Amino acid sequence: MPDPLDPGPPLTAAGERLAVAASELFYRHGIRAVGVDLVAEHAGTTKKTLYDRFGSKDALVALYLRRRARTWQAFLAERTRGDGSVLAVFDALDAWLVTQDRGCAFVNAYAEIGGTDHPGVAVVRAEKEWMRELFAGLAGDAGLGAQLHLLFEGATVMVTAGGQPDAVVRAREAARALLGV
Amino acid sequence: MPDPLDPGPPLTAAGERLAVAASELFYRHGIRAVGVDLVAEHAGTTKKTLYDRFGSKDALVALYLRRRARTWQAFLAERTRGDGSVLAVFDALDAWLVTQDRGCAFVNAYAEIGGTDHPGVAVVRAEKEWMRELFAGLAGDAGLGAQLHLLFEGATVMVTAGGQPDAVVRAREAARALLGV
DNA sequence: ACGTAACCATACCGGTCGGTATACTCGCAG
DNA sequence: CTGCGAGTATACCGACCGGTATGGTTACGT
Repeated sequence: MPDPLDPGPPLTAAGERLAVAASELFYRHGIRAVGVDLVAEHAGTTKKTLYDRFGSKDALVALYLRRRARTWQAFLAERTRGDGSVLAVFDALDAWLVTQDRGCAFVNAYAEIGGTDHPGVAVVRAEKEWMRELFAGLAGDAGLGAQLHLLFEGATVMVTAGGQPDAVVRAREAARALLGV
Repeated sequence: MPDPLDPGPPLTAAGERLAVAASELFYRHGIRAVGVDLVAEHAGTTKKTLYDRFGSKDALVALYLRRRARTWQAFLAERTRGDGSVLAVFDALDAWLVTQDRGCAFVNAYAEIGGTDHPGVAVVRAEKEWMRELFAGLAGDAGLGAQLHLLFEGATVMVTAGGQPDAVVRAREAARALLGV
């Protein structure tokens, strides 16, 4: 089966502008709150081009999530370069959330499309699976990795929905305790 | 200031039916996905009555969240009666999520209304604050309580958006480790 | 008997939704 | 020269959005 996180081949010029506009708008305001007209307008193009390139709003939403996953993974790789430790992942999250004030795009998207057959659901699942396996690999233990991942997800939620900026620091402390270091 | 989680005085008969219908529909399908016409229809009443009772959709959404908080707190109190331990809270969450397959209503709502001046935002914040203080009280330590709360929130996310039913069990294991029991 | 709160029924408002249709221009490869 | 993919521009579709207006029917307390 194909990788649900693969962002696919390069886009045309207007297609790329549409994807960028969709990412910004969907993340900031939510999926249902943003209409295709608004996306096309922000991209400086038309609804016709949007449907020529992507076929449907659902497909554009799925692409938004795939590109979002790639962006986060690239940020994480750069921030943890030369420091493949669990704690470095929490430091990366702290830095990430400074500029991403609407929290986890995948959790937010799932709040709107969960329980449906929307093509974005598989992307959300795949991204969470990817993170859990990342922690399992770093911890060298699947069970411990899953526990560390829960701290990671909980911290993301509490920084945004909970309005508690120190949640990542608390998560890092708990991770240290679980790791016994 | 008034308690953001106070569900207010009892409602009239049709008002109560509207609140019940709103809870079910908003939780299952999301806030923007459900129109006021649909809520009124499910309640067996009319849009006119909805606006006579609540004044706006936003106010109805805020009430939905306040009632949801009360329902969860009542469930938790009943499940942990006679066992005021941290681990009992995780057991209660496990039982709760069996019937609540769309995850945390407050996280989901924040995904749609976060970053706005929607009256529901304060309710979301208050509910998360309430849970964090519950854990702080049970653990007898604010810092440790915050850490346990992160496991709680992370588990809720991973059971639903992550599709991992054993996340609560993992969270409970991690909580035991953090508590040193 | 009277006022009033609650409720039902229906119609309407301007605006936006996702999606389609028509018609055109441009650059490029065969 | 021709065909085609890409893009622009505009108009349109039925459906639905949150919210308002009008009018009438119960039931109850004073």
